[in-house]
Amino acid sequence: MSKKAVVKEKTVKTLETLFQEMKKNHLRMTGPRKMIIEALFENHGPFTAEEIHKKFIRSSCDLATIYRCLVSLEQAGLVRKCEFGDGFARYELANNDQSHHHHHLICTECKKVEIVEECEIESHIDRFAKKRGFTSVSHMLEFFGICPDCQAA
Amino acid sequence: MSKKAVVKEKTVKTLETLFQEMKKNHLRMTGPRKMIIEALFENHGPFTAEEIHKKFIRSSCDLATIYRCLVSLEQAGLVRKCEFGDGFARYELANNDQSHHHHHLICTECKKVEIVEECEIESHIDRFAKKRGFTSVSHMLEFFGICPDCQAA
DNA sequence: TAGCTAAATGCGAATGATTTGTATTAGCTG
DNA sequence: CAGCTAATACAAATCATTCGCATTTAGCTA
Repeated sequence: MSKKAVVKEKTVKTLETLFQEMKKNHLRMTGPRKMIIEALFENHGPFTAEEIHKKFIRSSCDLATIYRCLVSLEQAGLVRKCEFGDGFARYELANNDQSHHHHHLICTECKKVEIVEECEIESHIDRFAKKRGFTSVSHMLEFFGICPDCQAA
Repeated sequence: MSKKAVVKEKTVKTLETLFQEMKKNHLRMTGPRKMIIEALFENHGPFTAEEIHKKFIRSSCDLATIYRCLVSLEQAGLVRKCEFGDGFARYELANNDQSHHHHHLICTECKKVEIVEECEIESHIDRFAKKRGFTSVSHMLEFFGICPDCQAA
Protein backbone atom coordinates (compact mmCIF):
# COMPACT_ATOMS: atom_id res chain seq x y z
CA MET A 1 0.00 0.00 0.00
CA SER A 2 2.68 2.45 1.01
CA LYS A 3 4.75 1.14 -1.86
CA LYS A 4 1.94 1.87 -4.29
CA ALA A 5 1.50 5.34 -2.87
CA VAL A 6 5.17 6.10 -3.38
CA VAL A 7 5.03 4.95 -6.97
CA LYS A 8 1.99 7.07 -7.62
CA GLU A 9 3.56 10.12 -6.00
CA LYS A 10 6.68 9.70 -8.09
CA THR A 11 4.53 9.39 -11.19
CA VAL A 12 2.64 12.59 -10.52
CA LYS A 13 5.86 14.44 -9.82
CA THR A 14 7.43 13.38 -13.07
CA LEU A 15 4.42 14.44 -15.12
CA GLU A 16 4.53 17.81 -13.39
CA THR A 17 8.20 18.03 -14.19
CA LEU A 18 7.36 17.55 -17.84
CA PHE A 19 4.80 20.32 -17.70
CA GLN A 20 7.36 22.55 -16.00
CA GLU A 21 9.78 21.80 -18.81
CA MET A 22 7.13 22.89 -21.29
CA LYS A 23 6.79 26.23 -19.52
CA LYS A 24 10.55 26.59 -19.26
CA ASN A 25 10.68 26.28 -23.04
CA HIS A 26 8.04 28.99 -23.53
CA LEU A 27 5.44 26.52 -24.75
CA ARG A 28 1.89 27.39 -23.87
CA MET A 29 0.01 24.78 -21.90
CA THR A 30 -2.69 23.93 -24.40
CA GLY A 31 -5.08 21.01 -24.31
CA PRO A 32 -3.55 19.04 -27.19
CA ARG A 33 -0.02 19.40 -25.81
CA LYS A 34 -1.02 18.28 -22.34
CA MET A 35 -2.92 15.31 -23.78
CA ILE A 36 0.08 14.27 -25.86
CA ILE A 37 2.47 14.48 -22.92
CA GLU A 38 0.06 12.57 -20.70
CA ALA A 39 -0.48 9.92 -23.37
CA LEU A 40 3.26 9.37 -23.86
CA PHE A 41 3.78 9.44 -20.11
CA GLU A 42 1.17 6.80 -19.35
CA ASN A 43 1.73 4.52 -22.35
CA HIS A 44 5.07 3.26 -23.52
CA GLY A 45 5.36 3.81 -27.23
CA PRO A 46 6.73 5.02 -29.46
CA PHE A 47 3.57 5.99 -31.32
CA THR A 48 2.84 7.54 -34.69
CA ALA A 49 1.05 10.86 -34.88
CA GLU A 50 -2.05 9.07 -36.06
CA GLU A 51 -1.91 6.54 -33.22
CA ILE A 52 -1.67 9.36 -30.70
CA HIS A 53 -4.55 11.14 -32.40
CA LYS A 54 -6.86 8.14 -32.51
CA LYS A 55 -6.02 6.35 -29.27
CA PHE A 56 -5.21 9.05 -26.80
CA ILE A 57 -6.85 12.33 -27.77
CA ARG A 58 -10.35 12.42 -26.38
CA SER A 59 -11.60 15.93 -27.06
CA SER A 60 -11.63 16.70 -30.76
CA CYS A 61 -8.31 17.87 -32.11
CA ASP A 62 -7.03 18.12 -35.66
CA LEU A 63 -4.35 15.71 -36.80
CA ALA A 64 -2.33 18.62 -38.16
CA THR A 65 -2.29 20.03 -34.64
CA ILE A 66 -0.84 16.78 -33.36
CA TYR A 67 1.93 17.04 -35.93
CA ARG A 68 2.64 20.65 -35.00
CA CYS A 69 2.59 19.86 -31.29
CA LEU A 70 5.01 17.00 -31.77
CA VAL A 71 7.38 19.29 -33.67
CA SER A 72 7.36 21.90 -30.93
CA LEU A 73 7.64 19.32 -28.17
CA GLU A 74 10.55 17.74 -29.99
CA GLN A 75 12.26 21.10 -30.41
CA ALA A 76 11.80 21.67 -26.70
CA GLY A 77 13.49 18.35 -26.01
CA LEU A 78 10.48 16.78 -24.33
CA VAL A 79 9.78 14.28 -27.06
CA ARG A 80 12.00 12.15 -29.27
CA LYS A 81 11.27 11.17 -32.85
CA CYS A 82 12.02 7.59 -33.89
CA GLU A 83 12.29 6.40 -37.46
CA PHE A 84 12.01 2.69 -38.09
CA GLY A 85 12.08 2.99 -41.85
CA ASP A 86 8.51 1.93 -42.49
CA GLY A 87 7.21 5.32 -43.58
CA PHE A 88 5.92 6.40 -40.18
CA ALA A 89 7.60 8.69 -37.70
CA ARG A 90 7.06 7.63 -34.12
CA TYR A 91 7.32 9.63 -30.93
CA GLU A 92 8.13 8.87 -27.33
CA LEU A 93 9.06 10.86 -24.25
CA ALA A 94 12.67 11.95 -24.32
CA ASN A 95 14.39 11.01 -21.12
CA ASN A 96 17.29 13.36 -21.04
CA ASP A 97 19.40 11.50 -18.52
CA GLN A 98 21.55 8.78 -20.03
CA SER A 99 20.23 6.23 -17.55
CA HIS A 100 17.12 5.85 -19.65
CA HIS A 101 18.95 5.20 -22.90
CA HIS A 102 17.30 2.31 -24.69
CA HIS A 103 16.77 0.77 -28.08
CA HIS A 104 13.76 -0.75 -29.77
CA LEU A 105 12.89 -4.19 -30.99
CA ILE A 106 10.23 -3.93 -33.69
CA CYS A 107 8.30 -6.84 -35.14
CA THR A 108 8.43 -6.48 -38.90
CA GLU A 109 5.02 -8.05 -39.19
CA CYS A 110 2.77 -6.60 -36.50
CA LYS A 111 4.93 -3.53 -35.83
CA LYS A 112 4.86 -4.17 -32.12
CA VAL A 113 7.64 -2.35 -30.32
CA GLU A 114 9.53 -3.77 -27.37
CA ILE A 115 11.96 -1.82 -25.26
CA VAL A 116 15.55 -3.10 -25.19
CA GLU A 117 17.37 -1.89 -22.10
CA GLU A 118 20.51 -3.92 -22.55
CA CYS A 119 23.50 -2.26 -24.10
CA GLU A 120 26.44 -4.54 -24.81
CA ILE A 121 28.87 -5.57 -27.46
CA GLU A 122 27.77 -4.57 -30.93
CA SER A 123 28.89 -7.81 -32.55
CA HIS A 124 26.58 -9.79 -30.25
CA ILE A 125 23.77 -7.34 -30.45
CA ASP A 126 21.30 -9.56 -32.27
CA ARG A 127 21.19 -11.96 -29.34
CA PHE A 128 18.89 -9.57 -27.48
CA ALA A 129 16.33 -10.09 -30.17
CA LYS A 130 16.87 -13.84 -30.39
CA LYS A 131 16.68 -14.19 -26.62
CA ARG A 132 13.17 -12.80 -26.84
CA GLY A 133 12.19 -15.44 -29.34
CA PHE A 134 12.36 -13.28 -32.44
CA THR A 135 13.46 -14.80 -35.74
CA SER A 136 14.79 -13.24 -38.94
CA VAL A 137 16.64 -10.87 -36.70
CA SER A 138 18.53 -7.93 -38.06
CA HIS A 139 19.36 -4.50 -36.77
CA MET A 140 19.80 -1.03 -38.10
CA LEU A 141 22.63 1.10 -36.75
CA GLU A 142 23.12 4.53 -38.24
CA PHE A 143 25.16 7.46 -37.04
CA PHE A 144 24.25 11.12 -37.18
CA GLY A 145 26.32 14.21 -36.66
CA ILE A 146 27.66 17.33 -38.25
CA CYS A 147 30.67 16.69 -40.49
CA PRO A 148 33.86 18.79 -40.38
CA ASP A 149 32.98 20.52 -43.65
CA CYS A 150 29.64 21.70 -42.34
CA GLN A 151 31.15 22.80 -39.03
CA ALA A 152 33.53 25.05 -40.95
CA ALA A 153 30.82 26.47 -43.20
CA MET B 1 50.77 -1.57 -64.68
CA SER B 2 50.21 -5.20 -63.91
CA LYS B 3 48.78 -4.13 -60.58
CA LYS B 4 46.29 -1.90 -62.30
CA ALA B 5 45.37 -4.65 -64.71
CA VAL B 6 44.67 -7.01 -61.84
CA VAL B 7 42.43 -4.49 -60.15
CA LYS B 8 40.57 -3.88 -63.34
CA GLU B 9 40.15 -7.57 -64.00
CA LYS B 10 38.78 -8.11 -60.52
CA THR B 11 36.42 -5.22 -61.02
CA VAL B 12 35.04 -6.59 -64.26
CA LYS B 13 34.63 -10.03 -62.75
CA THR B 14 32.65 -8.74 -59.84
CA LEU B 15 30.36 -6.71 -62.03
CA GLU B 16 29.84 -9.77 -64.18
CA THR B 17 29.06 -11.75 -61.05
CA LEU B 18 26.34 -9.27 -60.24
CA PHE B 19 24.88 -9.64 -63.72
CA GLN B 20 25.01 -13.41 -63.34
CA GLU B 21 23.12 -13.09 -60.07
CA MET B 22 20.48 -11.10 -61.91
CA LYS B 23 20.05 -13.90 -64.41
CA LYS B 24 20.07 -16.51 -61.66
CA ASN B 25 17.11 -14.68 -60.13
CA HIS B 26 15.20 -14.65 -63.43
CA LEU B 27 15.59 -10.91 -63.85
CA ARG B 28 15.82 -9.77 -67.46
CA MET B 29 18.92 -7.81 -68.34
CA THR B 30 17.33 -4.49 -69.19
CA GLY B 31 19.06 -1.17 -69.74
CA PRO B 32 17.81 0.51 -66.55
CA ARG B 33 18.75 -2.47 -64.38
CA LYS B 34 22.22 -2.68 -65.80
CA MET B 35 22.74 1.04 -65.36
CA ILE B 36 21.60 0.90 -61.75
CA ILE B 37 23.91 -2.00 -60.92
CA GLU B 38 26.82 -0.30 -62.66
CA ALA B 39 26.10 2.96 -60.88
CA LEU B 40 26.03 1.31 -57.47
CA PHE B 41 29.08 -0.74 -58.36
CA GLU B 42 31.20 2.21 -59.40
CA ASN B 43 30.01 4.75 -56.84
CA HIS B 44 29.78 4.11 -53.13
CA GLY B 45 26.39 5.25 -51.94
CA PRO B 46 23.86 4.66 -50.66
CA PHE B 47 21.79 6.75 -53.04
CA THR B 48 18.14 7.69 -53.24
CA ALA B 49 16.10 6.66 -56.26
CA GLU B 50 16.15 10.24 -57.44
CA GLU B 51 19.92 10.53 -57.06
CA ILE B 52 20.39 7.39 -59.10
CA HIS B 53 18.00 8.69 -61.71
CA LYS B 54 19.59 12.11 -62.03
CA LYS B 55 23.27 11.31 -61.57
CA PHE B 56 23.79 7.91 -63.10
CA ILE B 57 21.14 7.17 -65.69
CA ARG B 58 22.25 8.56 -69.03
CA SER B 59 19.68 7.32 -71.52
CA SER B 60 16.21 8.53 -70.65
CA CYS B 61 14.43 6.35 -68.11
CA ASP B 62 11.37 7.02 -66.03
CA LEU B 63 11.78 7.55 -62.30
CA ALA B 64 8.99 5.05 -61.68
CA THR B 65 11.10 2.48 -63.51
CA ILE B 66 14.01 3.19 -61.17
CA TYR B 67 11.75 2.53 -58.22
CA ARG B 68 10.48 -0.70 -59.76
CA CYS B 69 13.97 -1.84 -60.64
CA LEU B 70 15.19 -1.18 -57.13
CA VAL B 71 12.32 -3.24 -55.73
CA SER B 72 13.10 -6.21 -57.95
CA LEU B 73 16.84 -5.91 -57.38
CA GLU B 74 16.22 -5.79 -53.66
CA GLN B 75 13.99 -8.86 -53.80
CA ALA B 76 16.73 -10.65 -55.71
CA GLY B 77 19.17 -9.77 -52.95
CA LEU B 78 21.43 -7.66 -55.15
CA VAL B 79 20.60 -4.35 -53.55
CA ARG B 80 19.99 -3.29 -49.99
CA LYS B 81 17.58 -0.57 -48.89
CA CYS B 82 18.76 1.82 -46.17
CA GLU B 83 16.50 4.09 -44.17
CA PHE B 84 18.09 7.01 -42.37
CA GLY B 85 14.85 8.51 -41.18
CA ASP B 86 14.90 11.62 -43.34
CA GLY B 87 12.08 10.61 -45.65
CA PHE B 88 14.23 9.12 -48.38
CA ALA B 89 14.99 5.45 -48.97
CA ARG B 90 18.56 4.85 -50.10
CA TYR B 91 20.04 1.92 -51.94
CA GLU B 92 23.45 0.30 -52.13
CA LEU B 93 24.86 -2.96 -53.41
CA ALA B 94 24.16 -5.81 -51.00
CA ASN B 95 27.34 -7.69 -50.19
CA ASN B 96 26.00 -10.96 -49.00
CA ASP B 97 29.10 -12.14 -47.15
CA GLN B 98 29.37 -10.86 -43.60
CA SER B 99 32.88 -9.54 -44.22
CA HIS B 100 31.37 -6.51 -45.88
CA HIS B 101 29.06 -5.66 -42.98
CA HIS B 102 29.22 -1.95 -42.33
CA HIS B 103 27.32 0.98 -40.90
CA HIS B 104 26.84 4.52 -42.09
CA LEU B 105 27.81 7.90 -40.76
CA ILE B 106 25.46 10.54 -42.16
CA CYS B 107 25.95 14.26 -41.90
CA THR B 108 22.65 15.71 -40.71
CA GLU B 109 23.32 18.88 -42.65
CA CYS B 110 24.72 17.95 -46.06
CA LYS B 111 23.49 14.34 -45.97
CA LYS B 112 26.92 13.07 -46.94
CA VAL B 113 27.33 9.41 -46.13
CA GLU B 114 30.56 7.86 -44.87
CA ILE B 115 31.16 4.16 -44.50
CA VAL B 116 31.92 2.91 -41.00
CA GLU B 117 33.73 -0.42 -41.09
CA GLU B 118 34.49 -0.67 -37.39
CA CYS B 119 32.24 -2.78 -35.22
CA GLU B 120 32.97 -2.60 -31.50
CA ILE B 121 31.39 -2.05 -28.14
CA GLU B 122 27.99 -0.43 -28.41
CA SER B 123 28.51 1.86 -25.43
CA HIS B 124 31.53 3.41 -27.15
CA ILE B 125 29.99 3.46 -30.54
CA ASP B 126 29.76 7.21 -30.92
CA ARG B 127 33.52 7.50 -30.83
CA PHE B 128 33.68 6.35 -34.44
CA ALA B 129 31.79 9.45 -35.41
CA LYS B 130 33.75 11.75 -33.11
CA LYS B 131 37.05 10.32 -34.35
CA ARG B 132 36.09 11.50 -37.81
CA GLY B 133 35.59 15.01 -36.55
CA PHE B 134 31.81 14.94 -36.41
CA THR B 135 29.97 16.89 -33.70
CA SER B 136 26.44 16.58 -32.33
CA VAL B 137 26.95 12.87 -32.67
CA SER B 138 24.13 10.45 -32.07
CA HIS B 139 23.25 7.07 -33.45
CA MET B 140 20.19 5.10 -34.30
CA LEU B 141 20.06 1.44 -33.41
CA GLU B 142 16.88 -0.45 -34.11
CA PHE B 143 16.19 -4.15 -34.21
CA PHE B 144 13.97 -6.02 -36.61
CA GLY B 145 12.62 -9.51 -36.53
CA ILE B 146 9.50 -11.61 -36.35
CA CYS B 147 8.04 -11.84 -32.87
CA PRO B 148 6.89 -15.12 -31.27
CA ASP B 149 3.21 -14.21 -31.71
CA CYS B 150 3.63 -13.70 -35.45
CA GLN B 151 5.68 -16.88 -35.82
CA ALA B 152 2.80 -18.84 -34.30
CA ALA B 153 0.17 -17.16 -36.44
C1' DT C 1 16.45 -15.15 -87.70
C1' DA C 2 11.32 -14.22 -87.08
C1' DG C 3 7.81 -14.75 -83.92
C1' DC C 4 5.85 -15.41 -79.45
C1' DT C 5 4.82 -14.25 -74.65
C1' DA C 6 5.45 -12.73 -70.28
C1' DA C 7 8.01 -9.29 -68.15
C1' DA C 8 9.49 -4.47 -68.12
C1' DT C 9 8.87 0.22 -69.28
C1' DG C 10 6.71 4.96 -70.00
C1' DC C 11 3.41 8.00 -68.77
C1' DG C 12 0.02 9.80 -66.03
C1' DA C 13 -2.64 9.58 -62.12
C1' DA C 14 -3.21 8.10 -57.35
C1' DT C 15 -1.66 7.42 -52.60
C1' DG C 16 -0.68 8.71 -48.06
C1' DA C 17 2.14 10.75 -44.44
C1' DT C 18 3.32 15.16 -43.39
C1' DT C 19 3.35 20.26 -44.05
C1' DT C 20 1.55 24.70 -44.86
C1' DG C 21 -1.70 28.96 -45.45
C1' DT C 22 -4.93 31.51 -43.20
C1' DA C 23 -8.64 33.01 -40.50
C1' DT C 24 -10.07 32.20 -35.82
C1' DT C 25 -9.38 31.03 -30.95
C1' DA C 26 -7.30 31.16 -26.63
C1' DG C 27 -2.83 31.22 -23.36
C1' DC C 28 -0.34 34.34 -20.83
C1' DT C 29 1.54 38.81 -19.15
C1' DG C 30 0.77 43.19 -17.21
C1' DC D 1 -9.71 42.08 -17.72
C1' DA D 2 -7.35 43.78 -22.21
C1' DG D 3 -4.18 42.95 -25.61
C1' DC D 4 -0.59 40.62 -27.90
C1' DT D 5 0.76 36.34 -30.00
C1' DA D 6 1.11 31.79 -30.21
C1' DA D 7 -1.73 27.81 -31.20
C1' DT D 8 -5.63 25.71 -33.45
C1' DA D 9 -9.06 24.14 -37.10
C1' DC D 10 -9.81 23.41 -41.64
C1' DA D 11 -8.62 22.88 -46.17
C1' DA D 12 -5.35 22.56 -49.55
C1' DA D 13 -0.66 21.62 -50.94
C1' DT D 14 3.65 18.75 -50.95
C1' DC D 15 6.46 15.16 -52.11
C1' DA D 16 8.37 10.47 -52.11
C1' DT D 17 6.62 6.46 -53.69
C1' DT D 18 3.20 3.37 -55.94
C1' DC D 19 -0.09 1.87 -59.32
C1' DG D 20 -2.93 1.22 -63.78
C1' DC D 21 -2.62 0.44 -68.26
C1' DA D 22 -1.09 0.67 -72.95
C1' DT D 23 3.19 -0.17 -75.33
C1' DT D 24 7.69 -2.13 -75.80
C1' DT D 25 11.19 -5.58 -75.40
C1' DA D 26 14.22 -9.52 -73.48
C1' DG D 27 14.80 -14.12 -73.98
C1' DC D 28 13.03 -18.42 -75.60
C1' DT D 29 11.64 -21.42 -79.45
C1' DA D 30 10.82 -23.16 -84.02
